[in-house]
Amino acid sequence: MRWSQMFAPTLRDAPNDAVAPSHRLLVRGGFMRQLHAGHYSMLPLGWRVHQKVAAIVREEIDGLGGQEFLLPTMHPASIWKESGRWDTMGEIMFRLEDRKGAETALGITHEEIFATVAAELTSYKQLPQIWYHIQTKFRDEARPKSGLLRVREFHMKDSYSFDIDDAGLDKAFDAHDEAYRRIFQRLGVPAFGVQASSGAMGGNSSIEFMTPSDAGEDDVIRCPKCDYSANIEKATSALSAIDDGEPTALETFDTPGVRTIAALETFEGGAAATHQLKTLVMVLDGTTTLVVVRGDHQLNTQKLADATGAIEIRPAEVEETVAALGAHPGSLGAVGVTDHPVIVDLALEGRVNMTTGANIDDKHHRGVSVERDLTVAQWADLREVAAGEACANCGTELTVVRCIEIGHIFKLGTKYAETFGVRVSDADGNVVPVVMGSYGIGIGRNMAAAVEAHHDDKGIVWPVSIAPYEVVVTVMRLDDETLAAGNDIYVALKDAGVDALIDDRDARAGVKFADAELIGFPFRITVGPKGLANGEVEVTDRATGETNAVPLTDVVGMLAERCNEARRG
RNA sequence: UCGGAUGUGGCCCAGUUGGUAGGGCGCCUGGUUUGGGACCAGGAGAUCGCAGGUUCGAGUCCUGCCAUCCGGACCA
Repeated sequence: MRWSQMFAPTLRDAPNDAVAPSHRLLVRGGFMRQLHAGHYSMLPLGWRVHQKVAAIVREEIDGLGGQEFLLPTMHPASIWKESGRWDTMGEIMFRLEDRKGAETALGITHEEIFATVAAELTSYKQLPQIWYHIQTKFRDEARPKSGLLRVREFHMKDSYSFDIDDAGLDKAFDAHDEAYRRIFQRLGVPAFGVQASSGAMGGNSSIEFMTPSDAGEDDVIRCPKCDYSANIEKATSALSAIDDGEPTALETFDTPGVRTIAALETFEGGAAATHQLKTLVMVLDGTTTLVVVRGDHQLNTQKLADATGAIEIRPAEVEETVAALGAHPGSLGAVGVTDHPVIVDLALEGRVNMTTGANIDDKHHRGVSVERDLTVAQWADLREVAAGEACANCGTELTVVRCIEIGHIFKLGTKYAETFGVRVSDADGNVVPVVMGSYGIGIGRNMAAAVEAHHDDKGIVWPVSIAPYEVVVTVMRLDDETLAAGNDIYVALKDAGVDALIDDRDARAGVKFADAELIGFPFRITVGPKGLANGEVEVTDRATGETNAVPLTDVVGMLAERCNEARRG
């Protein structure tokens, strides 16, 4: 490519509304432009990177024996109703009507669609299968943000495994786990796996892949000593034992003006937060529910969703709370409540002599034995782990790391197979549902994650494996001799299999250098009259900033070798 | 969806007590330059987010709406 003909509109200033480094740099570098919130136009440079990321993903999934498909992105409502996700997906799914008034949806993921195709599997002899496509997904995110990190329209590689039994699924799952780690390695995106909530996907286990970044949206609990790492939506920790003494009788006492856990801690006759019950009134799919955690603990709503299967969860309004319990927030409790479900955090098992609101304004109970005095509908792990708590495996203090979720793999089991009739005959002649897994990785998000991990104050520092071009030949003067020398190198690089670009623009050195650094080509060959007089050019490494004079005769071979080495990531 | 902020040429911004839009970058032409975002001269490019209203007169004041960003909620 000749830069003089390339459409790569670089900007000296980042758009005012771009904040995340990857967002700012991808726009400034002329990789993409925003159309509207959560939708980006890929410009030639951006699309090249995107395609290189996709190619690496494709290679690795093909390496697993994956077969590439392309399924539609517009789906009939009926198929989503069959799986039940027409309702459970809520507002995340774009829904529209066609001219006949038929309900349709834009695909947020493709379990249902692949399952309809898989219904034609008939025999265990056809298994295992790994099917995938790289297709546009649409998600009506409440708040798109940070450039490509959270968008409403994006490309995802989603693969699906079909096995005769759980052992087969485990194998496919582990194979994807390994393939994903290789993918991130090749993309130059630092990654680690964490235990995760399966959310609306269903299924019994899942691993999320994370890369640490301030631009991320997920908090991950990590143990600095052992291997433990989990999404905060799933993480657990060890709590030190608390001596409650002997159970005493339930007693009500006056607490005028006390409205908070903290206030009750300092109130005469009150109790430490660790000896209080925090009662949260939540509405779960329309049912007013009491959720009880320890006074100093926070509720994690995803844990509550996972434990109850509820789809829509919100805190109750004050009026709803008063109507349900007869008191205002600050004096609420679950003692004696039987007309609303009470869900209690596991950390409260066996606790006695606790203090909690009495459902009468300005009154509290003390001497509460959780199991004696509460009608517990469900025990569940609901509390959010905090930094500094002890690792459940080894006791080391846990840390919280902000991360970007760059991939997610799920064991689905037979849920979709049963719904869509994906059944095969097994070796004994029984007809059995196929066991499925699903595995997703966002292409654009990984592109952005690579930028988050590889940039400096001048711009992007692309890994060779996904750079829009591996080498830019910067021609310093447009006189015949210099241009010809640059062009010879450029052509020879291409012949040697290097993805090269020649900067033949009529621009000053500073402009060319600044653009090359902003866009982030891994290598720059500077061709100028001074060097040519000595039969030399300069090679600059974007990552280190190092510049070396290299004889004209060696430069192509040297860069071909360096790119080849680096290309595998 | 809640809270906050912001909407003025492609990008970054200024615009006073209301008086008919300005600078920088970028772009075009000419000249001079040429190894780190040059300089000089000339030029093109704007329904000031949209719709109402107040006013002799609105980028500026009022009302409504829309959009975008940030934080939260949400998020396979």
